[in-house]
Parts: sequence; structure tokens; C-alpha cells
Amino acid sequence: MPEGHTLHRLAISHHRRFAGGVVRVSSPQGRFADGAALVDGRTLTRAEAWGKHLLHHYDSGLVVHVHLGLYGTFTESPAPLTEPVGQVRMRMIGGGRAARPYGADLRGPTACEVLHAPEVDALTARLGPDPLRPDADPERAASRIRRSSRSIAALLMDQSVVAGVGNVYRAEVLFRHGISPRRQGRAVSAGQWDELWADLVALMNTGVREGAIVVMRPEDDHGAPSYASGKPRTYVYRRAGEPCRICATTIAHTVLQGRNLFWCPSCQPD
DNA sequence: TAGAAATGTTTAG
DNA sequence: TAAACCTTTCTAT
Repeated sequence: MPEGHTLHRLAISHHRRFAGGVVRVSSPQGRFADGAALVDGRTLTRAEAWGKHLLHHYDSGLVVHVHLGLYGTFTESPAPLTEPVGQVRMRMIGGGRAARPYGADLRGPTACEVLHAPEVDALTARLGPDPLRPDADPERAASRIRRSSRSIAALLMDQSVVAGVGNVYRAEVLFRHGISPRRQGRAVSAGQWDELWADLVALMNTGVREGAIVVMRPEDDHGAPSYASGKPRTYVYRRAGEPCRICATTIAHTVLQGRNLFWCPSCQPD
């Protein structure tokens, strides 16, 4: 379930668990065996996230880059770890500065590789501002958006425009601001972009804190649980054919550039 | 037991 | 635009 908030939450956790100490890195599955050997036994100096990318910095200067893709997950548990269940691409065991060693298992990532500094620079250079990074400059995204004839829905998913936004946050933030996903970037006013950005910063930080996507305004929700059966409670995401929670209009659905897109035609008119 | 679906990205055509 | 890829989980048969 990885949008940017998931990766930032993992970075915080891994930093707390492992930074400042030696980490034993292995690949029970074998597919990351060569990479694991390059960093095994080194000290992890820092874990950080850029958009949906997770970086583990080691004292040798090497960096493990992880991208979870659609299905990747990390699980954590106190050491000693039990025998791996399923396909564990990378297993980390370390105690950081704490006394109690911890383990983390990575399954199903799109990317798990060792990078050198120039490759890390190239990676971060091609990402747009990340709402979860304090140093992010929303104007970089604004200048792309206001010159673009592409739809705002496509722009929000383009990681070189904004880093970390995924399908759920895209659908929900556009609903919250009454903006049609079909609107062209250049038809989004400067004020509207400022509001979208501020909302993304707030929503995604909530996501990091809660460990889940929470987008419903309390006044629209009356204490309903933010999650039901593993699925976030949303205004429009994965609610095609159901009534809008605000105006009861049927939620619309289409596939745009291979991704499911949901919106309320009445609350988000063209 | 088989099949579909999933909050993503890259590559091929 | 379509297909490929990584893996788990839930649903249907």
C-alpha cells in the first residue's frame, strides 16, 4: 500500500532502528545476494525517503535504494527473526544505538539495488518536490503545472512534477478542492495550486503519523472508522457507482494512462 | 485451486 | 497504449 507516506514512515522507522550501528544484510531469496554482500556488516548512517523511493545510506558511501512498486512491503520484528516466510528479497538485522536488535524483511519490491553517490544524485534530481520533505519547493511544481496542457490528474501522478503522490491521494485531494481531474494544468490558478499543495502536505503528514491514508473531513464523516477491511475510507477512490458522500451523485470512473481514476462529476465539474 | 486485483514504474511498440 | 514485472491476499468456482 505504498504512496509517499509509507516510504517516509519506513525511513523514520529504519533510521530509529538501525542508524548508528552495524547492520547484517542478506537476501534469503537470493535475488539481492550480490548487493547485500556489498553493504553487509557496514554501519547504517541514515535512512531517508524521496517521494516513493527509500534510501539506506551506509558508512562506506554506498546506498541501498528500494522502490516498493505496487506490492512491495517491509515487515519488522524484534530479533531473532524466524525463518523467512515467502520471498524475502532483503533481510536487515541491527540494533542501531539501542541495545535490542531488530529485523526488517523486504518482499516484492520493484527495485532493491546498491547505488553509488552519482546514481543517487541522478535519482533525486529527476523527482519533483516531495510534500513530505521540509525543504520541498512547491514553486518548482507550479511552474511545470501552469505551463502544461496535460490534465491535472496526469500531472499529480508524474513523479517529476510532484514526488510521492499516488492514486489515492490524487483522487482525494482533487475531490477535496472541487477540481475536475480533466482540468488542464494551465487552468489551475496559482491560488488553487497553493491550496492543493498545502493540503497534500497536511494529508500526507497525517498519513505518516497514522500509518494509513486518512482523507475524510470529520464533519463529513461523523466518527466513521477511517479504515474498513483494509481499505481506506475515501470520498471517491474505489467508489465507482456509489453515491457521493456530499451530493449523492454517482461517482464516476475511467482509466487514464493505465490507472484507475475516480471523481464526482457534480462536486468536480469540468 | 484458479484467478483477479492492487495505493507503481519501466520498456517496447 | 500495452505489456511486463515484482508478490500477496481475497474471491469465486
